[in-house]
Amino acid sequence: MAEAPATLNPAQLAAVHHLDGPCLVLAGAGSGKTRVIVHKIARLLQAGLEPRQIAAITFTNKAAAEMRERAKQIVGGRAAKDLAISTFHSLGVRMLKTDGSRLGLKEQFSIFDSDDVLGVLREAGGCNDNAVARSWQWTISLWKNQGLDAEAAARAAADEDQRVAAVVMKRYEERLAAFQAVDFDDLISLPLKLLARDAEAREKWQGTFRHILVDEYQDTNAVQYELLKALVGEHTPFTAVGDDDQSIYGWRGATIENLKRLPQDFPRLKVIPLEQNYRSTGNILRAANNVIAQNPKIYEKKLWSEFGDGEPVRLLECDSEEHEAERAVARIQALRGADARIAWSDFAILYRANHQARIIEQKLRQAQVPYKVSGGQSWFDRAEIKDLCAWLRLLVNPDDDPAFLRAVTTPKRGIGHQTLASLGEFAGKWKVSLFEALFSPTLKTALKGKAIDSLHEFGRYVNALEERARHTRGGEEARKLMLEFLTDIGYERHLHDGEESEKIAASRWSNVVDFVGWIARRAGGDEDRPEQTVLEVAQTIAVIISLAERSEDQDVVTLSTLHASKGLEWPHVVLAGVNEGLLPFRAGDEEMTPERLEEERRLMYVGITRARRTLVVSTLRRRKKGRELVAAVPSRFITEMKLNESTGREDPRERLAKLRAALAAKASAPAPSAD
DNA sequence: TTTAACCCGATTTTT
DNA sequence: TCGGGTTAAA
Repeated sequence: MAEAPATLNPAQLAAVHHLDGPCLVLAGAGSGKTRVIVHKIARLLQAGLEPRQIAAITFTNKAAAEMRERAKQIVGGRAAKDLAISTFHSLGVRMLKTDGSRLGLKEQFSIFDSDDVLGVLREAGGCNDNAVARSWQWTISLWKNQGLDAEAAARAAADEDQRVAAVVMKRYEERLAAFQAVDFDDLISLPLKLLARDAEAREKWQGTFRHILVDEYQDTNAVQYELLKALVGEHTPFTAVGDDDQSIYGWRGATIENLKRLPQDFPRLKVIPLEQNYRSTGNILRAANNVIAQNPKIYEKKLWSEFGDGEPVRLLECDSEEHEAERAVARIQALRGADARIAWSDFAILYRANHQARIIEQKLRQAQVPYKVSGGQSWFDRAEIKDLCAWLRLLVNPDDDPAFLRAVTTPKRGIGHQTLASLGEFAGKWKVSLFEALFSPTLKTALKGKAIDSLHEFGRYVNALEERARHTRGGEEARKLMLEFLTDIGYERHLHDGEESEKIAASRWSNVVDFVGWIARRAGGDEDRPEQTVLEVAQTIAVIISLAERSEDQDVVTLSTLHASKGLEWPHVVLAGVNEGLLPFRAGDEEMTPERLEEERRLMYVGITRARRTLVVSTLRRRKKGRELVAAVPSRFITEMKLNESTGREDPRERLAKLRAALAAKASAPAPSAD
């Protein structure tokens, strides 16, 4: 975190003290917005609000956890614990848990992750091609983010592909309802539906919060904005904190329309720009401002800082991706070699697309530089963890068919896909879940006795386990139950049977053990959370899944996409592959709309403003195409930074050429050195 | 006809 | 790295 001054600056103070009406804080990069949010929470408590009456909404679990941590430092643990700090999605879960029944959702519903959704879509659309199913998933999600249901989508469908997607969407929605399941988009749209339709619920929820703060407001989509409006109603004051210049998620439904509409929807809106930056040097901010000045503005805003100019922003022109990676690594080593106080973790290399990381990783490994790639595969995506999650989900909601299918076949227990297909057919005919079908007395019309016996045994075991999970509370108890369960189903043996290598099996098992420890810790509670039963932990699993991630405090270089870098900062940053086609990105023959270009420019702006002290912008003169190198065009954003106005561009080759020329000149006749 | 090896190309990501 | 698509061999 940048060195924050002891007091708030005037703009920050204004934002903190505007308590009574709607407020939009335009928080430029590095302008201390989290501080503002946290201080405002403290101010609201001081004004007499209860912690539970203050909601702070973020986009990621990580941001929510950080905010709670920061709040704790200022308002103390007791108050911080009761604050309603959560993501949009977990707030949605909370609303659906308490009032979902008013929409016909039973209390123990399942939340489908994107793999589950993909599976349902393949089935609903009768298509085994993952690419097709994924494009449906994508289209449907965007529709849902715009607040369209299947019928509205059918009307909005613009081409044949979209018409098909709309048909699939209808079938998909039917299946979700049958499974008593919701997807991530539903976690926003269903609570909105609840508030829109049900006056009693609306009144209750509008009375729940007396101030709502929304972080990263520029990332909200249409439905999230509607939910916010429904929650604040006519009277609840709120604070939206965001930066139109850092809106980089338009492609997944975020819309800066929400920023434009805010003053219209709330005429009393107080707009407060935070322009003082506490992160970067003057040279870095100047480059950032120059780039973003090319975009049309909704609100005027220009960052400045009290730090000096600092090092000039450097431009590196490289001969190939390989060369670029080598030079980035060399720069890191050189800086670190020159100053022992500089840590590996002071560096980040940022790029547009994940695959760019590959070659950089290779060079870092060669140079023995420790690194981490942000946004790598999550621990929770591993097959063994998903297996166990499927079991837990099944305990929470036996009607969760995807979870049922995974659990019933993991480990293998003599129930093959013949049996499951017949069971599925039977369940479909009677419109019940697989689990329900399994206990039906008429099942014997569809299946052989032996298969039924196996199914019954499985079903009874699940029921017994559910009973125990419901009553097992606390860390140690939870651990015991989980390990016993794993022995019961023979999971460790299953891992060893399935793997070709003992080593892999052992590492999978150790993941499983970690997972059990993780469950136990959550069941055990701590000063922030009460003890929970295993079943309660299980229900929240889909939502909290990204919390347990990496330990932050390793001394390693960070590799990250520009998107994943938003909100983070490093003393020394390298932007790699700043070329036309990549940044701004252009896919083949698609034309670049002004809106697209503007979002790419904001991405560049985000990249530049991650740097505190030094920034290197690296571009390729050639890049690999097939077997040969073809010419590459440096990004237009490089020109837009206007580096040469205040600083010289720095190309070692050119410098070398100049040096040679100077030496040659010196040798013949003494000349004034041009440095 | 089926399978395995290999090569190529790649938006961006959270819940 | 990862997955899809192509090609070569059985």
